[in-house]
Amino acid sequence: MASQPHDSSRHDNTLAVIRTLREQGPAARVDLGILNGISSATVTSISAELLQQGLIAELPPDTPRPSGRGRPKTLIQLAPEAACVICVKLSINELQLVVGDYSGQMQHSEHHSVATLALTPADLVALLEEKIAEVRSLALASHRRLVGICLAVQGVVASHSGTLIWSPALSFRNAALAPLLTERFGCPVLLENDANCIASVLATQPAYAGYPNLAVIMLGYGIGMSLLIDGVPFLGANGSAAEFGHSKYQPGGAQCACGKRGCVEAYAGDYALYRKAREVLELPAGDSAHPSEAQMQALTQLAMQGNPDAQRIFAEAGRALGYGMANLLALFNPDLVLVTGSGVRGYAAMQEAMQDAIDEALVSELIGPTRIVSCPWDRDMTCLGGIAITLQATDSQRLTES
Amino acid sequence: MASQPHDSSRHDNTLAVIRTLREQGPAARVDLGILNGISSATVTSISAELLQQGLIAELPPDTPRPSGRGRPKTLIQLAPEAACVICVKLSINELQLVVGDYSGQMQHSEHHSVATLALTPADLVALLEEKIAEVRSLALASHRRLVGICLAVQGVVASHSGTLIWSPALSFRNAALAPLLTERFGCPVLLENDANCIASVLATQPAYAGYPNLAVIMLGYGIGMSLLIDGVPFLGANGSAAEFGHSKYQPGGAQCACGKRGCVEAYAGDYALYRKAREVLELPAGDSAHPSEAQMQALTQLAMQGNPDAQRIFAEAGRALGYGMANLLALFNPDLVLVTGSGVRGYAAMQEAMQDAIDEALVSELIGPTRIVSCPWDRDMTCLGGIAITLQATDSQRLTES
DNA sequence: TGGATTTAATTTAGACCCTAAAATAAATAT
DNA sequence: ATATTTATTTTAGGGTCTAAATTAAATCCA
Repeated sequence: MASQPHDSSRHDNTLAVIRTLREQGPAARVDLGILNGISSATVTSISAELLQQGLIAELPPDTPRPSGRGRPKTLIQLAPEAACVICVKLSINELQLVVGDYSGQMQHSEHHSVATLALTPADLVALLEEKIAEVRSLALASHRRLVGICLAVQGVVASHSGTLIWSPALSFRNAALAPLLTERFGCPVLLENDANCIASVLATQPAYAGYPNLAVIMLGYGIGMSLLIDGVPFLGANGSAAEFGHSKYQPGGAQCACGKRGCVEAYAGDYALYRKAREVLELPAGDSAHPSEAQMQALTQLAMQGNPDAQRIFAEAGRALGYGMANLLALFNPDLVLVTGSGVRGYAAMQEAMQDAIDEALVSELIGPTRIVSCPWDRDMTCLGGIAITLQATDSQRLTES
Repeated sequence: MASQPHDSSRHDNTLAVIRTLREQGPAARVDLGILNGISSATVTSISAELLQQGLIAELPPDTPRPSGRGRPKTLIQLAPEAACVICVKLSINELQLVVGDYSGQMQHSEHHSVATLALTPADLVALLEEKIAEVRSLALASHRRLVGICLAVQGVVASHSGTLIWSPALSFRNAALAPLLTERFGCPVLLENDANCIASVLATQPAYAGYPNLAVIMLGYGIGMSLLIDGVPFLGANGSAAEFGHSKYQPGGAQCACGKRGCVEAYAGDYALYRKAREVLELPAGDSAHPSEAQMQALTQLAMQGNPDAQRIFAEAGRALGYGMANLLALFNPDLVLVTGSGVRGYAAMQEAMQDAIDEALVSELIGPTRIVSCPWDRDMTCLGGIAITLQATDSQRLTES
């Protein structure tokens, strides 16, 4: 007459406590209760279990406490050494590897220059295996158990099957990367879109919390997007992120890297801006189909300094972005649109034309209450997001299994 | 030492049982258990409560049973007389009122021709109050308790506040209709987008179930859309449906009813098709800015019969639709797109151009596994959906209160 | 210095809800 | 008539939560 715990409430509450600790840092049991709408008696019970499993630890009480009457709070925090995850970011000509501990903090980070477009599928897998093995030994040296690996890539991914469908960083398509790595390293491997990783981080920041429908647009070589509904990335049929960059501005318009014409990206992606600029401006030489950060900064400088040709190019990009945004607003009607990515460097030069385009495209009733703001770009954010997503996935998995 | 039932599982299970009965009709306790993943002991307990409240009834056992061994199933069903709801559909020049019983069946339906565009806000409210009062007395005559009213309208609605933001059927904007009617009739009044109503019905049909991300496009005078995620309408910041019709095909293009240019609707809405057609074809006279069903059928006939001018017009509309669809696929990546509404009459004449436009706009990786199919149009579907939504809302409310 | 007060964490007692198993019910098969 | 089968109800018990009571650990104040 026993029963399996078909009841999910303990499971949910445990996850909520862990998530709160990871997002907000050390907290007292009372506060964890209030924050998650459960009684502190329950938090006591949950934290006892987690302590016993070594996943959390009590903070020594000598920490500077907010003075006040009453028994002082005993803060609990995630035990960093309880586990670790590795996040690998694959972007054009670069590979970043980051090790994160169980509290979600970055433990180690390294960058490698790689001619990604020249890789074959086998090359890529070999490279990933080699580099991951290296950082894994680092992690294992400090007695941390590797519980998951995350591959964060630009492009279209089928996250459920772990297949990379298409990425601007690679010259091949449809590679089932995750299953191969799972087998090699014996732990779950997630394949995630880079925009989803960043959006997951941004959504937890106080400034952007409280917006149930959030769109994060990533400007860069290409243009990506993530749609978060109540903080969780919306994955369509593909299991991929939304492809804002390939929504249309002008049927039959400019040539896009995807092979089609008229995509927003073909006007506002780095390569598109640089391509146009080279026609009329003196700019640093180099692979202008894949402009470097230095090249893009040179171009952006020109626009900021008032060069009319450069300004015209950014304005046209802003207009394309604005029309894309108009479609996003009409179809998705988000509460907040965040514009970020390395391409925000040129946002100031695009913003006015973008806003004009939105006003030209949509009646105010359809623009609704949506706010559009830009947000500074941090190159480590992708991996931090990947780490957070992976930890959350493995926590959830562990609880459902046991 | 008592506790409020903060636990939601009974609540959820009760709603699930009611929903299953409403969608699938009479069912046995065992099957309700299997269908909803709960034990039949729990179903027994839940159905005992519902029987006691008079919300369900056991079917007399003399119904033709599927022969077989063992104790026969006792089917239970929702008690139609337990409650009723009224759904009012407001569309251009027409008002439909439907009474639905607790099982979700249509009890009564009536149509009224009304020059909706000539109404003032006060006129509209007076008209609604009068007509609703009429059908309410019908319902009350059969001893049914009116538990909710649904207003289903074309256009943009803020469903949380009950404000009609903008509708093509009306010449004014921003009317807080629901609060007024709530006060007048003393029951919850929901304001819903018509596409959401229809989509809610379609999503429960076996043929379209099992698609977690479903887009329903409504062709008609204007073009509406509803996005369902796991069967529930996605409401953005506005609380409104997605406005596919006003996504852009051609910046600076054809004049749209919304006041802007280049919207998909300005090419593929009834008024847009008829406007173009009148330039080159002999067609029935009448208010060609608001073509009647007869006028649209005449135009559609011409295209079906091979008239090249008519065919060209539909092809251009299909192309606009295709580009809009491309953006929908890029941004939302639904599993299934259903095209319906009165405008499906012309779907055959648009389909090829539409498909070509999608292929022209998007690489196959971004089209992904999405299927696009049309679906026959039934003018009562909106109200049936409104009734289902309202019953579900009032059931849920009742349970959370008690 | 020592109670009074305040706040945090834990323990206790009880309610709710679910499930598996047992019991009961109601049919068909032989 | 009895065995078998399937549905429903009853029973017993476990899990989880919460409110209240208790315990713990500090400050306040005389």
